[in-house]
Parts: sequence; structure tokens; C-alpha cells
Amino acid sequence: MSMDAVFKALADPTRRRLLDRLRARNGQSLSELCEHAVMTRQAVTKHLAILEAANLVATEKRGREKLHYLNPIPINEIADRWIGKYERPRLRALAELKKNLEAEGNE
Amino acid sequence: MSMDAVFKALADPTRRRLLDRLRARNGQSLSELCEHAVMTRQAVTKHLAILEAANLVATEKRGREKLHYLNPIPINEIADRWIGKYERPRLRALAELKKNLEAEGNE
DNA sequence: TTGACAGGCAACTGTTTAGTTGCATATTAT
DNA sequence: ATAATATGCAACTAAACAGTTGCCTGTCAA
Repeated sequence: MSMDAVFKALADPTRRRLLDRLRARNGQSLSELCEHAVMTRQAVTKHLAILEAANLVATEKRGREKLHYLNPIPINEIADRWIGKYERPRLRALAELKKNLEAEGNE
Repeated sequence: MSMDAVFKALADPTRRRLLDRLRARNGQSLSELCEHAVMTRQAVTKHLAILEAANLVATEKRGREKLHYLNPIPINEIADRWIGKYERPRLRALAELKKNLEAEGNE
């Protein structure tokens, strides 16, 4: 939803790792996501709640388990709407750099 | 440099606004960047230091002024190396969604 | 050379955040 | 029924963070 929530959710390396694990295998339960984690289950729960609030993860209750699904759409929206704005200045900067290098070569 | 520093730098709306202002006009001094800001100059200085540490902003001393330049390259690196990883699952998810909708239509 | 302008540095405050411990609830298997 | 499993909820702690105030230094202009 809010772009700020997505940026803030992506700011934490633990949360990015959780997204990576879901990308590797979607639909994992909380316990599965806690395996090999260096923190408590409750901490992982909080991280997942933040990801869910940012709409980066969707959940589904299956019996006593809670399955987690990656939603990559907000990430792509950021890529399109925000990062896209920075492509043009990058190209401009590269062109300018090239120009400066050529100018130096002429000295 | 470190991807984490870039993500953390982008997590703050004030810092994203500073990047936007530099994108609109590059090479602004600290005082210029403070205009219309709702916080003190010292606060803006700290935000710019974080952006500089993340290599998103480069600076140059010009007399008594300090000019700030946008460096969009780390943003594009994140787009390419990290966000790019999430394009494939998005397409997969959309394909699956389409399949499910078609299946519902057959019921 | 004095004053105004641009910026740097440091200490302090309030809030947010990441993580913990402890306990409660719901579901499955024996 | 009972025990084990899977998760939820709440209170607490320590560290990080955003922002402030106060003061100092360097540069330019009159």
C-alpha cells in the first residue's frame, strides 16, 4: 500500500532474507521460516507482520499452520515508479563522465 | 557500497525527498537543500551524511559552500541485482492467477 | 576589519525498533 | 484424554534513530 511501508520493510536485512527464502520456496510455515534463524520465533513473527503490513507477504491459515506467500508486486511497483525515475540521471551522469574523460585525454 | 546502507538510506522519506530535489536540480548547496525544509539545518546535514555514506550523494567544497550531487548508480544496482530477482516470481504469480481465474470460470 | 553567511561538531532528548522472556490458545497425533 | 506441535499476545530491554540546541570555524563582502 504505502510506499513508505515497503521501503521500511526492505530496510532490514533479516526481512530481505525472509523474502529471499520465500522466493526460493513459496508457501512456507512460520516454523519452517524459523529454521536456521539466529533469533526467536517471536522475533521472526514480528518481521513477517511488518512484511505483511507492507503487502509484501500474504498469509493463509492451514490447520494449525500459517503459510506465507511472497507478493513481489510492491517491489516491482517501486522499481517501476521510483527507481525508474533515477535511470535518466544515471545515463546523463555516465554521458557526462565520458565527456570529462575525453576532455582530460585532450589536455 | 554496502547494499544494506543503500536500503537503510532509502528507508527514510526525508532522505528520499532530498534525492528527489537533487534529481530535479543537481549540485545544490546545503542551504539550498534546507529551503522549505521543516527541520533544522543540522538535521538535514545528518541525512545528507547518511546518503553520502551510502554513496548515493557525492559532495564538493566550493568556497564556503558544499555542493551535493546525486549518484543514482547504487539505486540502479539495487534495481538490477536485487529487484530483478523478483521479476520472475511476479510473472509466475500472474500466470498462476490467470490460470486460477480460468479454472473458476470453468466451474 | 568587521559583520554576515555557510557550514561543522557535540551533547542531549524522545521515539522507534529489534529482540527477548513468559504465558496462553488452538490443532494434531498417540 | 493427553501430550506434542504451531502459533498468538503482551510486557520488557537495549540500541538505533531523528531531531533539537548551543557553540565554534571558515569564507566572503562592505
